[in-house]
Amino acid sequence: MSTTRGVRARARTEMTEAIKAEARRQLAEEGAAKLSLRAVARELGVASSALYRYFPSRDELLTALIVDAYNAVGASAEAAYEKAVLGDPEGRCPAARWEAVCVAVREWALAHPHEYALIYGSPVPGYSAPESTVPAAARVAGQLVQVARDAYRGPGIAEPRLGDEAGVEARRMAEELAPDLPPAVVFALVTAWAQLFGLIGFEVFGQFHRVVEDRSAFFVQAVRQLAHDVGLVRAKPEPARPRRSPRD
Amino acid sequence: MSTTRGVRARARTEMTEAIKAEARRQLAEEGAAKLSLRAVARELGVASSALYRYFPSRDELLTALIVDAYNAVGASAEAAYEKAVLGDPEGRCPAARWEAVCVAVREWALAHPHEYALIYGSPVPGYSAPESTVPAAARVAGQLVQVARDAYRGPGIAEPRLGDEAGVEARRMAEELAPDLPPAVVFALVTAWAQLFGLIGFEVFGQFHRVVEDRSAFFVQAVRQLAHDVGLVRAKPEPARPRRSPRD
DNA sequence: GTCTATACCCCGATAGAC
DNA sequence: GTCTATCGGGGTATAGAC
Repeated sequence: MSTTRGVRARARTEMTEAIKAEARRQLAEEGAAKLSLRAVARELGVASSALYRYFPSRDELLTALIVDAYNAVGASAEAAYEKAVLGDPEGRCPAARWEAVCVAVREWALAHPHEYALIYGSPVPGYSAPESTVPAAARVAGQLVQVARDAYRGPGIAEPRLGDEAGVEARRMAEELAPDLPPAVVFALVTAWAQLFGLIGFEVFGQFHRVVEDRSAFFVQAVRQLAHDVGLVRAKPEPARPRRSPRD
Repeated sequence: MSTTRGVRARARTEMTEAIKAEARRQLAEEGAAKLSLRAVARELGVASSALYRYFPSRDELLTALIVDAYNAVGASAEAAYEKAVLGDPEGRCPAARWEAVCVAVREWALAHPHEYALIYGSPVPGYSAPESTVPAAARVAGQLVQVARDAYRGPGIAEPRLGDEAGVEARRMAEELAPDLPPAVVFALVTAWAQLFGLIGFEVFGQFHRVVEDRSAFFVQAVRQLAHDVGLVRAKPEPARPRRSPRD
């Protein structure tokens, strides 16, 4: 009897996964706005009405795809972090962990552009993501916070400076998001988080066409600057900033 | 006779504008992927086949909307720049111009979220923007370059530092985009450009929901940091960066 | 330049048989 | 759990009359 239930449960899981896999395939061709249960059913060789046993509506299928995508990119970020933590000694500094997480997110996005568009692109008109997507959506940001937390617990972190109005918002954010970090760091983390997805989004969505050629080098340099802005890079002995003036 | 032609031309322009206006309205409700000539015709009270006298296909209408949107946000950026240049003496420094342009882009985006999604969000599946959209698309970036150019011609600009691999790409970019600026500045401008739209996109697309509350203060602080990264902010006499360590 | 009519497609969702 | 059939919509694009 438990065997029978197990078999049925497995069949149900397999069908559910097959539906999602075909839907993901169609995301690439038609986009989320046109995701269609009928088209999925046609490709799977079943009646469209059969799919309603697995997903009560088109929007529920969309929600499942969104949660899966957030979890996939979040898992990439977490795996990259773990690998960096366990890696060579020189790879363990906060900046190296930061870079590893950012690169993992970018690589996931480039490998899954349509799922990236689903979660970080334009909202799907007429669809509103339920609150149940929030935990999955928070995983990447959580990993960025973790890197900053490591650094703050380590030998020292350079706190970014803030204007006065921003300071109020920074304290509010810190209280809600990471009370164990200085408000200025939390604030800088949130800006860096948004900016990271600006870099990735422009690449995935084609805005760098004929602008940026060596996109990997570009990205790595940019996220190093972000790490610096967050305060993860300790000042090294370095030459003074060069200054240019037309009156040299 | 020229009067007759003028009247006809005006009628044609008015109908073209009416079609685009209704299409923009529908962009908000259904999104670009579902933009439909029939629905536009229905709302305008004409036969759908009549619209083919104005736009040979749905994609041509989409292209017109995209060009209009790029021009609108570009014009906002340019107007904000001009106003900053003509403004109070303290508003004329490079950082103030930079902030003015960024704020104008953000305000346009918040006022026109669906047109923003059309040009900076997920690509429309099955649609490929023709090269004719490029000049309009370049206007915002061009205005950011202009701010940097002003600064470079002025009393001095702090050149960002670059890694070696990034240096090669920076020189290539500078040659193509702004040969009159130092490669490191051009490189930083491109990263700041992408990051600016990361900040705006996250706000417009709802990623800041329950994360950022005072979004204006957040944005202004973030774009000031971007101005600094580009080298537009000259170092002022300021206290050394505070350092934190748990072993204080 | 606008119309009607048409060819040929698409969709979400449900009812009820098996 | 899957099917057929159905309701009630939706779409692009063209032909040919006026």
